[in-house]
Amino acid sequence: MKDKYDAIKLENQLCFPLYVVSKEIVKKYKPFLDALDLTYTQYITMMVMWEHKTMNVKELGEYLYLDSGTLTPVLKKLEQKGWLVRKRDSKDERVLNVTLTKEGDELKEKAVKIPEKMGKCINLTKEESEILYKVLHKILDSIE
Amino acid sequence: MKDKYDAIKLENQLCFPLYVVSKEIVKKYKPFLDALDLTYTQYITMMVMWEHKTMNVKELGEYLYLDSGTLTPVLKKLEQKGWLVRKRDSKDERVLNVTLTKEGDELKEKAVKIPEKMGKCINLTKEESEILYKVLHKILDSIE
DNA sequence: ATATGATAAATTGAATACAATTAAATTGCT
DNA sequence: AGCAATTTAATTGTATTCAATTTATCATAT
Repeated sequence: MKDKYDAIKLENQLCFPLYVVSKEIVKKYKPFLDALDLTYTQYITMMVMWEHKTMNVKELGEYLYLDSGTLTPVLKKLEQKGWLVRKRDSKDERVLNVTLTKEGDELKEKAVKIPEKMGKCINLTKEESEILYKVLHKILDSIE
Repeated sequence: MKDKYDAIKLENQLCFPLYVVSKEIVKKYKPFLDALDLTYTQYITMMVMWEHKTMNVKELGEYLYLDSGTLTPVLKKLEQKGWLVRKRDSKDERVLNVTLTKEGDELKEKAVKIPEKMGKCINLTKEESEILYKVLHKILDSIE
């Protein structure tokens, strides 16, 4: 039963399930992140900070695919919570350096347990996970 | 070089590339959708409407994985543009029926050309697309 | 018939996200 | 040195999204 408009049927889209799955997984994170007083965006920001300790806004944006319009309020919130510090670079005042605090760093002890809990919600085989990972990164490469 | 905190490194996440790819693809749609005066959310809403002609808000929400908090303003916008009509169900006043207008229906003539244009931006093999589609739907099933 | 509970959509408030612009600082060029 | 162009964050405005609540309507059970 093909028709002329198959191409714009929802079930024939590839982007739509991507968009839905992304949203639904972020929702699944919520109870775990609530316990750490983090939103998903704050969580991925903290991931970069846990790994790098110090980053400026531009670098953070490159890692996270977010611009300053999104990051500025997120970073202000995280500073408010005492998990990082925002400070202009003395060598180049345009640059804002973000640095993890001791408290922010300690948060990773709780966070490190989240991925396993999430894994139980998703239920892919190792192969499926690897393929998904690979295809997503291929798309990302082809997009930029 | 494994360490205790590998699990919370950004590059080891599966959700993060999903989230990024979803966002980046929606951005890729923008120029094509701008030409039709549609946002992505309006576009997927219209897809359901093009296929079904009439739907109530709850049904739409089930197809799109969106609730009335998101849909109400989207539907009001689309009604403003004259592409659909919102009307309470006479049998059950709680229900709001949404119906495609002639102008709304005609819009699909332009929309039907979008998927091919988008396909050129993505560049997956047929196999990769099928696998991605399958894995995403598996995740969706396991999530609900 | 009426009270209770359930359902549908709308509303409110908070956070995300992006495009476009602005402000400030730096770099490059002559 | 001085001016134009570039770079970095922040700001503004619009749209999305969800959680939680509210309002209105309907269904059910006594």
